[in-house]
Amino acid sequence: MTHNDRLTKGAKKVLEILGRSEELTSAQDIHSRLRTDDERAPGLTTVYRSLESLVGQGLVQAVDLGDGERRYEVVKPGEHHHHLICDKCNSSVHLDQCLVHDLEDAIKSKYGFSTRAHILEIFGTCSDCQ
Amino acid sequence: MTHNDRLTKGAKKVLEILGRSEELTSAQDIHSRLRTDDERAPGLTTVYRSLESLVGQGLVQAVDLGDGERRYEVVKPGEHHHHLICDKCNSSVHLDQCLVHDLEDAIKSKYGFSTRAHILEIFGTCSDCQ
DNA sequence: GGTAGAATGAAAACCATTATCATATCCACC
DNA sequence: GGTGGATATGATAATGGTTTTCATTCTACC
Repeated sequence: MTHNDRLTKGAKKVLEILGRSEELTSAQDIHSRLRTDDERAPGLTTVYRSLESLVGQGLVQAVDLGDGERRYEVVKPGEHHHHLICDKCNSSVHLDQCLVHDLEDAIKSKYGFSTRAHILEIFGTCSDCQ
Repeated sequence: MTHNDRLTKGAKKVLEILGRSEELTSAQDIHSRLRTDDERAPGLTTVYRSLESLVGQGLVQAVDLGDGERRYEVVKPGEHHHHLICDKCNSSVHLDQCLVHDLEDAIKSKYGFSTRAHILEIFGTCSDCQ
């Protein structure tokens, strides 16, 4: 019925953890949370493989903050969004709109460049931490 | 007279290599190019340290393409810019204007978030490779 | 049931980057 | 000039997230 049929057991558990997470979550975080709930939960290798599959299916997006540790979060299938990441409290606010999307036409006409993907993350201080 | 007075020998050589580079260049690339010219050139450790210093001084910017290998390029002191990176030929075109800068005020008023830094890189197909 | 292909796990390999620590070099000051 | 303390450098080892490897376990289908 749904795309879930395509998910392995491991991937379903990974998706479930991600679905409950408020914040961006690393593979290792996912793994240790799974193992906290159930010591027979998927191993780290499976977590990585599941994430790769979920990202490939457009159900999860990987976020690279440039600190050597990739984070993940659930997205609406095929969509993506960017973040305002607070240096002080590490919270991340979703931008409700992709700032790059609107510029794609302008980039195409100015540079003849067809965009396929992009990275955009903004760091600073959130309203609570001002 | 100039900021160059603050640069160590190693950093000067690194900066020279970067200055001659058309493309984004990794630390390891810089190192092997240095060693090609002169087998007594700075070691990899010094290259990394020099890059850290140059980035700190605003003379070089680090670019993270999310592939686990940081690249570097010379910038006008204190400035930065973003790229259109072609998936096919790996060329990178500089955007002549920072797309995020213009949005900082809007982000501040909408989210109360003060921006400090950001990552933005755009991937796709360049005009030559269309 | 039996079997091929997929999924999984433990452990090892990878690899860019950092830390360590000993040596070489610089430079201010006498 | 010399000299001593700070700075720079280099070889090597360590780090740590991610990938590979390969053997084992599941699962779907005939």
